[in-house]
Amino acid sequence: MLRTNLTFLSFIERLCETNNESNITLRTFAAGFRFVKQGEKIRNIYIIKDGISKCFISEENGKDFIIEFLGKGEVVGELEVIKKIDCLCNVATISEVTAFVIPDHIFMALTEKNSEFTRLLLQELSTRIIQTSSRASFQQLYTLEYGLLKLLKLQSDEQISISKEDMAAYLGISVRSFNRTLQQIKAKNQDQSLIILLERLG
Amino acid sequence: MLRTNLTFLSFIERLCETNNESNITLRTFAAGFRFVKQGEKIRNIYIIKDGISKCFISEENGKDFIIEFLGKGEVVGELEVIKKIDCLCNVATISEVTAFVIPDHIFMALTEKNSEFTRLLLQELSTRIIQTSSRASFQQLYTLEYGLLKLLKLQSDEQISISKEDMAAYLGISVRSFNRTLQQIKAKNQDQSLIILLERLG
DNA sequence: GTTAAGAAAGGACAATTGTCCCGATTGAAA
DNA sequence: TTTCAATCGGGACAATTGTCCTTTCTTAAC
Repeated sequence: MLRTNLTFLSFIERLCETNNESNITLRTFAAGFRFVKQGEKIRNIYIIKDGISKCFISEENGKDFIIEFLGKGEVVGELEVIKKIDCLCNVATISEVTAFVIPDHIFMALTEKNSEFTRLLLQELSTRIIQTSSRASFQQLYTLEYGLLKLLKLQSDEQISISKEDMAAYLGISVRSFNRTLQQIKAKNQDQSLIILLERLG
Repeated sequence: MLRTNLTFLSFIERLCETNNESNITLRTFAAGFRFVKQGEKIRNIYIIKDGISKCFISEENGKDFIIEFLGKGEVVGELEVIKKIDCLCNVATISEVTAFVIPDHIFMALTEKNSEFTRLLLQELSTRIIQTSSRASFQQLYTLEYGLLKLLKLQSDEQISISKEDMAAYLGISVRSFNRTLQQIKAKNQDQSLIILLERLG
């Protein structure tokens, strides 16, 4: 649920070191800041160095769907640059986030000239397709209770804490359903590792 | 709903012509044949030259989810080769399908040495992420009736006809729900272009 | 034409989920 | 400490969806 790509991150860090006068910069955003806005143009891509963000689509009916939580090494905006389109998603920070900022033309040049970069990018895009497809299938075909249980376990494993609203948006359900299902899980849960997390969620 | 990539197809066709002794071959599969099996190893990638296939995940609870319908120019198996993993999905033909078959090592060599190929592949993978994410969001956040209506319109526009079972699997619902929702749409429909299709579906 | 078997459609009921709203809780200001 | 407002949780009901099973339709054999 929290996607990361440490290989990609260290590649970018090396690139910055060797390439001092490059146009790659670092920026820090406060928690809760929406640094990419759906529907707008984008001129930079971002690679998260630290912190957690959420990438989400706001539908016309007012509901939000969280595509993924993004951690270290995850890229934002590259699809839009590759396809030359406006932003598909919003991206907002959950914690404070520091990110490398790469102008679109530099990014495109990298995809054309740096074969290691391209290789890593193909890996990243492939992983994303795999995860997105698998999740879509899982969320459509299993019960909410099973899906939420899986989500809680992932959170527990990864030692992160996501708000209820965000978990509901990730599962594509209302907060009401989320709370209801949480009670069911609490009533049944035998898993020691989840008790702390369930306690925190009330 | 029927993804195609004519640019990619013509690139491969040109590649075959110029590169006669290459290891790229053509194969034809009868309708209904499952040519990629979830969980198995894969040694070739396929590029559809003609016909329609479906790419679907079979979940452990016995349900299937159709990731996408694949038409001309769509690639199958490249994620598995890039990530060196077993097949995530099944791929089965719906009509008779003719496909280019490219051995994994040839495919990988192309991604490393042919920058035009890599560029097209990045485009293809990006498109897929965009479509998969948008659809996941849409299907989670809108009503079934709205989703099915959209699906029917797409089918009508693209002049293709998909079985009820496949449409239900694409929407991630039971055939019972599909039928029920179809009746609701029929009762309300004002759209001339859908009448023929709705008639065919009974 | 009749019959039987299998497939498809739909009725009935149960389970799930969303919406609306009220009561409880929290936190800040007085 | 009290009070008020804002947020959060959950009850009640409606709508949606799945499961199970019966009915209807199709088709092939006689």
